[in-house]
Amino acid sequence: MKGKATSFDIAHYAGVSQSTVSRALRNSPLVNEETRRRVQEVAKQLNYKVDKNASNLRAQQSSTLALLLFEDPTADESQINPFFLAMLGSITRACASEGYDLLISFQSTSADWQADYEDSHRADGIILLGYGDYVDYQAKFRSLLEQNTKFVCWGASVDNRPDLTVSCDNYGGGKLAAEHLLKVNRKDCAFIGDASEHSPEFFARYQGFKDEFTRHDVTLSERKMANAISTEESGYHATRSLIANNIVFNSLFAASDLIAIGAIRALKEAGIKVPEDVHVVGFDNIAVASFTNPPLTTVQQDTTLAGQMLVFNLLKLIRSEEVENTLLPPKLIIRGSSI
Amino acid sequence: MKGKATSFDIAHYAGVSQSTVSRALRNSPLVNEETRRRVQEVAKQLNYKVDKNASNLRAQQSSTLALLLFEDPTADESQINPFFLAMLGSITRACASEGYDLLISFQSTSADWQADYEDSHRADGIILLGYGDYVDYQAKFRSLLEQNTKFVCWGASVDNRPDLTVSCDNYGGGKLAAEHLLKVNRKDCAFIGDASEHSPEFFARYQGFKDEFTRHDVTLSERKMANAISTEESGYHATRSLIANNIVFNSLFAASDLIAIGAIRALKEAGIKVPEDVHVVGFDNIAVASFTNPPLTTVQQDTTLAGQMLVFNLLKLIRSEEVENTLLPPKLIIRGSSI
DNA sequence: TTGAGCAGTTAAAACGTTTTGACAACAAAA
DNA sequence: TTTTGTTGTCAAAACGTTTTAACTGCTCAA
Repeated sequence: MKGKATSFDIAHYAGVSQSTVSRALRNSPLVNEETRRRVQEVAKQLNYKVDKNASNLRAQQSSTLALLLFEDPTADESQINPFFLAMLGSITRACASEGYDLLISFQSTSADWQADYEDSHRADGIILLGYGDYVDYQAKFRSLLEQNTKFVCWGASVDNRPDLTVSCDNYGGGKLAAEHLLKVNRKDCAFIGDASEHSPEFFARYQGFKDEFTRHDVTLSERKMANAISTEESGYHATRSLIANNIVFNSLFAASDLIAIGAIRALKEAGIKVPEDVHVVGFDNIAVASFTNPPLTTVQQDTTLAGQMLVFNLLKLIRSEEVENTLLPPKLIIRGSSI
Repeated sequence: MKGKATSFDIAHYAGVSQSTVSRALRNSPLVNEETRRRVQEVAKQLNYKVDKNASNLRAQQSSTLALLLFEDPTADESQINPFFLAMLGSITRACASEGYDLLISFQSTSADWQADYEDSHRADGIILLGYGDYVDYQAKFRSLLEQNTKFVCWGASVDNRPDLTVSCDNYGGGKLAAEHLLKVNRKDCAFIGDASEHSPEFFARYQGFKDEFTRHDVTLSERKMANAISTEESGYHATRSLIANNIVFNSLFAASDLIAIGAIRALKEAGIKVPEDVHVVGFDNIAVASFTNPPLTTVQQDTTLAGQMLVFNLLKLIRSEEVENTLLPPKLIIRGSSI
């Protein structure tokens, strides 16, 4: 036998037609039990594997999903946000358990994303992952929808968003953080993040946080806010600028753990003690969070469940079943940075 | 236009034959400049994308590589070793820059890996990644080679290994760690890891470490060694058991950063101060390493370069070019845990 | 005795490319 | 004038499946 065995080879050795081989291998009820057994036996013997390209071409589907990971454009090229990496793991597993392959691709937000995976029949659907500037994306989303591309998006489910999303209850998470700081009586709080419509997830976190403070008749000062994207560096600089402007506070809510870690570094450098002088709360509960000094109090997002929901919802969409946006419950993890 | 445009549609609108379209789109020299322009124009207008399945089927190749990630069987299901995740990033980028797609799949070492990606024409080659028990794998490697599967492996290049490898100079890295501890005069050193042929990478690290000590007439005590796989938990327990047995030492070399982090936790818990009482050195330089308390001294592996070499070497193998095993230089990163 | 229904099988037609071999049209060489 | 070559194009043959439609034998009811 030269080259790889084809279904014709199996057919020949099993003494049946090629179409019967195809059916037998996929356990079609149209084929006799005894024949099926014989065919499968031969196939195994010849180490036959169905050619995915041929099979996909004929069946017009690929049993493959594509994961597009958007990185913050300014983030260090070599470092990927650990939060998304955690999600990657669970997405992979969920795909595998559903019998789908996963193609992955890192996109820089600046470049126009040729999400041509589906166009070129390489994937049946697309998962979009990243803290992105969704204002930028709206147009892209619409064009994807126009082309009838199946995709699901991780992130904030803003009211007028046309796409299917899975997201953490960022608003509720912000409330959890606020509740905690109020309970330990650290009401003079700074916020590091981006509370604009450009990053709706951070915005929602901030809203929830603020609303909970307001509910307790505490007003957050606009002056105690600084912009940052989700990197350690960015959190560091934002916090430094607050300190440099002589802004004082006794607690700090960071829109993500990476920001929080950068903030802690800036605080320490300025001789401000965590948690004695300033309590710090982050968001995400990335693996690093428990190893920082002090360990970081944070709002956990359930990445395992998130990955599963992304995959399951996308598959439903592909099968044209009913799907709805999914909101996952956050959970407060209290550690040394706020006690 | 219902459904997706095919090359026949383009042919029709451009007033040429389908075969000319195929050539024009791939910039074949066989087609006239003017015709090419016209065809590409039409293709763009109809948002035409070559069907990968059809093209792969015909061309008998897939422009896709598969990444198989082996996890330590006992590792927490939801947590993936951050070292491999870092590598994943650079592999993805390297693939993209070479025009290849990347399929990824997590394998548990126990299950027999049906590395049937290549068999089923889904990928042109395979990258194997993981701290694995290579004794177990030898047989698998040979069967892959027999089937003429193209694959490249991250890990120790043991002499009699039949496969193509890219690896860090683990032996040299071990020497670096030893050099450093000797320089700061912490000669009474414990080792946490697995110095058996089952994990040749850890073994090589230990060998380099020991040889450097020996070169300085210092003998390492067999009693001050404890077995661990590459998880925080495992490092924690191994270190606890040393302490429980009243074994004393003033420095500790861990075969990986995760192990080192677990070790630090165990030491602290026992009231042993790092670095005052015990200097700790790890291996990998994962992102967490700079955030531990104290920050971890470690031997860095260049994951960016490693990922690139894995991809480049695999592509060479696929193209039947000359390839050799690649050894990457490690680098010592000195941080608070050893000064 | 016919006809309908069923179970198992097959030949042949897709699927959308790439590539081979043939064939025009025209120019240059004999 | 015939030959030889060159350039561009095209029709048709792969690639290895899945699926449709057709065809056997059968059995069972009318």
